[in-house]
Amino acid sequence: MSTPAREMRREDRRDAILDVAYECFVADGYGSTSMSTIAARLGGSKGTLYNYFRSKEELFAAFVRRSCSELRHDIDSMPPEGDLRGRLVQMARHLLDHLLLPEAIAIYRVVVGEGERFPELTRLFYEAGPRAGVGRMGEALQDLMERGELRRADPMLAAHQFKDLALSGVYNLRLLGMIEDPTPEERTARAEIAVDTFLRAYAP
Amino acid sequence: MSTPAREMRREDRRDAILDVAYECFVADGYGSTSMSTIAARLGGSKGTLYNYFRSKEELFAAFVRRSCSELRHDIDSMPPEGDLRGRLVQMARHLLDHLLLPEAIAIYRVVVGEGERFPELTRLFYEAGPRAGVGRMGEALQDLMERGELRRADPMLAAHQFKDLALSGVYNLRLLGMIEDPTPEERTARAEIAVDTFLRAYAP
DNA sequence: GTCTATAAATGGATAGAC
DNA sequence: GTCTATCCATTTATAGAC
Repeated sequence: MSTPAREMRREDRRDAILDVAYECFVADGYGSTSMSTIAARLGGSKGTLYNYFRSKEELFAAFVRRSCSELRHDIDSMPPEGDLRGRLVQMARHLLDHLLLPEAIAIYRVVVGEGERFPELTRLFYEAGPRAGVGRMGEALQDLMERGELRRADPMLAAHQFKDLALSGVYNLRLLGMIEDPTPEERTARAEIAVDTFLRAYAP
Repeated sequence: MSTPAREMRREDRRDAILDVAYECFVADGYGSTSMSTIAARLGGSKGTLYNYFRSKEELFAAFVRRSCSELRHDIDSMPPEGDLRGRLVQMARHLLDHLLLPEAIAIYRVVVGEGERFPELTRLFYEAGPRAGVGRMGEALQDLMERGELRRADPMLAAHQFKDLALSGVYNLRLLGMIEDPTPEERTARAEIAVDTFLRAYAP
């Protein structure tokens, strides 16, 4: 084995710490979370925390990094089928599902709130999240434009507009905690509404 | 006079404290800002702070409240003139100018970041900011629909889409600190692009 | 590696002189 | 009303027993 049992257990412990850190940072933010609280919830001691992370800042950075890599991993896969409208609705629905995940909302909240103090983490999140997502969407739309299914236009601009139409009236309210998580039916309805508007603007 | 000089000076002092609190909370968030820091930057003592605000939480609440009332005040006035497209462009441009104000971005960041712990302040911000703004936009669009200048549709839905198209590709990047404040020329260009897309979707 | 105990500094909040 | 000084809890981080 390339990873001995010893190191395996160490990785597990590290993950357990990050799990607790996730809960704490998401609930209270960076400044209002203490290492003591994390240690207590972990059922361990602060000494152990500092054995795995050299400082609170480093633990916070590790928490953001892990959340970002999970975002990136989750964004993969999705081959839409059917007619044009049906495929776009699938894409919008996928976008909604992805960006409204409680974990995605939570990390966005933390990164925005703490962005002034941790700009490099904000950039990391941006690359893994919004940038990757819109980039993928842009490629898909460019493909549709080249095949004549959509009017020719700037694919990245269209991708941004597609994303913002899909999230219109939901995402920011969810970010502020002003609405509950939309039901599957509501998501589909919103995806269809967004696509209808988008198609009116981008039909050939 | 209804406000004696004594009370006037007290109000000024209170405002000065809130000015400093604004800088601190915006820069570091709630948890990472200390009353000691605020007192030091104020050039006063903590005792003075506690003479005006009973606790750190109360000071924070006062800071959010003041920011919200400034937002609401600033959102007033705007009678667009000219042809339909020109008027919509003015509205989009006004929206951009308003929501990209450094103070508006800053308070949004803080409210989002601290929303989990101060839900009532989040609601306050929501009522004063997004809700008031989109509401106003909805009324304007409804008016245009009734006069036959726009296709009939749900005015509030259209208002959300109008707002999100206007901010598309700018607001969230600005919120994350990934781009600089757009120049006036860029704002106008973005307003025009948004309106062109909107009009394709909502022309009669 | 993990714990207890503690150092050293700082947090929110208060008391009392002026 | 504002200051200095201070209380006491809590903070990050470390030392040393096991």
